[in-house]
Amino acid sequence: MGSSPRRKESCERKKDAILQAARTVFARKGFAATVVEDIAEEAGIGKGTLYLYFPSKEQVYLAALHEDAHTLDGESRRALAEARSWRDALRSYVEVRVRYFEAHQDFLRIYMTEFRGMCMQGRPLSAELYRLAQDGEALLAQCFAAAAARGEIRAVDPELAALMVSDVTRGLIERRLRAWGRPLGESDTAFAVDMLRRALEP
Amino acid sequence: MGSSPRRKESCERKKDAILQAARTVFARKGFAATVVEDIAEEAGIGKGTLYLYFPSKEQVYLAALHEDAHTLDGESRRALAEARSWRDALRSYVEVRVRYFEAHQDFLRIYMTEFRGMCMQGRPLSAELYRLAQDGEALLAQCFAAAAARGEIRAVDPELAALMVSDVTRGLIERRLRAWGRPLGESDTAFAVDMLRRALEP
DNA sequence: TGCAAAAATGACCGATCAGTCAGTTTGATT
DNA sequence: AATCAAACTGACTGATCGGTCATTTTTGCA
Repeated sequence: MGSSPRRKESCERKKDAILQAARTVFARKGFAATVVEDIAEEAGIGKGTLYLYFPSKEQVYLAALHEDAHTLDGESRRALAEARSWRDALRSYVEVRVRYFEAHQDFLRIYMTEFRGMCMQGRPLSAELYRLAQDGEALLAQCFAAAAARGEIRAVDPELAALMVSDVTRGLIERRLRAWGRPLGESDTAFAVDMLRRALEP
Repeated sequence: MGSSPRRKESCERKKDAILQAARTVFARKGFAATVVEDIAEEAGIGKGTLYLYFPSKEQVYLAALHEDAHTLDGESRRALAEARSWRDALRSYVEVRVRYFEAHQDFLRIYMTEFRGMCMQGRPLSAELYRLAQDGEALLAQCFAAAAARGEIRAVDPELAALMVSDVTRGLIERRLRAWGRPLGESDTAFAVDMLRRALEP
């Protein structure tokens, strides 16, 4: 599709436009209920054109997911690397994720709704996505292990602690997204971080 | 479909058989990928017969979900009512849910995979299911509020605390189901309960 | 046993949709 | 202006599947 460098760039731009449209539509209707023509329309192109840039509906879906997952992973890593203490790390990790998902609700809706569902069905769907998820947790676990070695937190199993942080974070995010129940500002995040800190302190 | 009491009972038995088949198939393939004929075959009947007992694929799905959700709700209530202290309540709540889902993995797969996804899409899907979920959390919140009033736990927002317990429990359940990562026995449940206790203690 | 009503069935219908491809438009080059 | 290839398009196809209904089988009763 693109041979000269000029062509190549315009091709990439179009791919991005398609992905952005896909995020919007998938987020609104879910994978199964989304019709490829809707994505094309949202992107302002014909259905046939979409198939020039992606080989299938599923590949569009995965490409959108991958891009965002990588960005989130990068931001999480940066946050953890900059943290000066385990408390900082914990707070940053939770806040970065909550903020990212707030700013990319489309992605979140897809990620939470379909990706987790597909995992649950046993189908791995994408080894890379799976690895990214694991890596995020492993990073946090390492951080806890180090803090435990320094005696700053109790000698808990760092992996289990990281998983628990993940679970709590996911809850925060999902609740924000649904906007069910009473509206929650920052207070719920602060509460959750505080609870986790207390649970980990010596 | 059933007029005499004799008829009525056989009708209920058949409905149950269909629901059990539906659970198996929905759990294996998800809602969208499940074909009504698969459910009928699993139940050992023809497709037309299924439509004599349920008006649509979606109603079969919801009926299966409702039945299990009610049972789980009942067991949760009983566990909380029997608890003699907030620690007991916390442990029981988590354990009852983990055990129930372990014993009803089919239900769990449906519940976790599709129901949550559908909620996330904004579609309420079933007001009753939604209410049951809320009720479970409210019950736990009440329990925490009482304990806080008695000074047994810190003066936390009981609703937020209950939500956090929910999130952690869900994580335990999902991990058990996926059987990804290292195999976890009872240790993760015990760990989670212990962490939550520490976070709540004065 | 005979018979009518109830229950069960699966071929069939209409709608949907992912993916294709023959034809059209665009724009770069001579 | 003429040419041509790359980009684009949307009508079309084949397959799928939820739900129906004319027909067959079973049941309960006289």
